[in-house]
Amino acid sequence: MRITYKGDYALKAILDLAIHYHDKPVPVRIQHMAGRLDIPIKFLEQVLLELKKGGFVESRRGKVGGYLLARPPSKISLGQVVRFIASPVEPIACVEDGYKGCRDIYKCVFRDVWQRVSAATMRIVDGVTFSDLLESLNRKDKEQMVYQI
Amino acid sequence: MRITYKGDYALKAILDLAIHYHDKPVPVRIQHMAGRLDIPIKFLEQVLLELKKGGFVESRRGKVGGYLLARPPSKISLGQVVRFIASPVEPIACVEDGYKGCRDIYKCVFRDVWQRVSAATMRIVDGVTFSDLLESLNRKDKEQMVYQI
DNA sequence: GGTATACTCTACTATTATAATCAGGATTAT
DNA sequence: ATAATCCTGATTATAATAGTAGAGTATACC
Repeated sequence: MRITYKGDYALKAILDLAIHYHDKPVPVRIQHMAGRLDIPIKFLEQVLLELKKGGFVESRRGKVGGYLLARPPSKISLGQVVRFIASPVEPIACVEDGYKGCRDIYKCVFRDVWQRVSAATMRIVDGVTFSDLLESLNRKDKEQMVYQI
Repeated sequence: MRITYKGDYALKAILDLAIHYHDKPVPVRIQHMAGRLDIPIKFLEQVLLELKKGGFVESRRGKVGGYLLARPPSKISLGQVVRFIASPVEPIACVEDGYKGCRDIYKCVFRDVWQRVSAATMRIVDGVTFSDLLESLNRKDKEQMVYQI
């Protein structure tokens, strides 16, 4: 698995929406989010559009438009998002149908290992929701406050 | 973690050397290995040179030259090689010193998760040696033989 | 010694993936 | 209307990856 910048941005965008997710959802403007995360606006637009296609976020157009989380942070796991944005461990061809590497004399003995790695990875990220991340964020904020006093 | 083609070739090259590792090591020629693995010769040359720098293989020049495993397959773990050839999970900047993403308002809450993923991954690959892979290779060969009868 | 046969080294090129940018168009609250 | 927002598609820039080329160096063997 590998997280690109785009994927990193996507995760942070969802976290940002999670932070601004209250019972009465208020749309978050791309511009503001881009400022907070220090991401080029036009790039963040693309990222959010993809997240919308993935069903993670919703949007409102017009004057008071913006983006909203499609469901509560506790209902979005890191795993769901990671499956959507991250690349697999192995080189692409290795998971394709009929890849030479899988019928050659070495028969992809490595593949068993990669699958175990993927499974372990997914078990971890499936166990973390965005409300968990909010918690650990708050905890870190508090720690930092203590340090600053 | 991500395995590129080059990394995939490196792993298969070591496996090939492991297969040809007998008590009296006989050097394996690049040309032959490239044929077996269906890898461009000149590219495999580069791969093997890097593996040599990494201390995984040794080489003999001249008429009866070729490559040899630097130590027995049981003494080479997948983890050792993977650490040498694979990229980390996170986008590079995220592990760099002073990356903005780690001092911004979200303080890299994801990083804890990535570190857990890396740890789990390493635990798996550290537990597999190339003699383990040889075994599973033989097992697969046997299975296939049964199927063919 | 000469020579064939291997590995060694450095540079280059092509392709693809990633990151970012640009120019508009569509929608909606006021 | 209009201003603020998201939406769409094309385009460019940069870097990583994959592959190629060619001259050089060591070694076994005759």
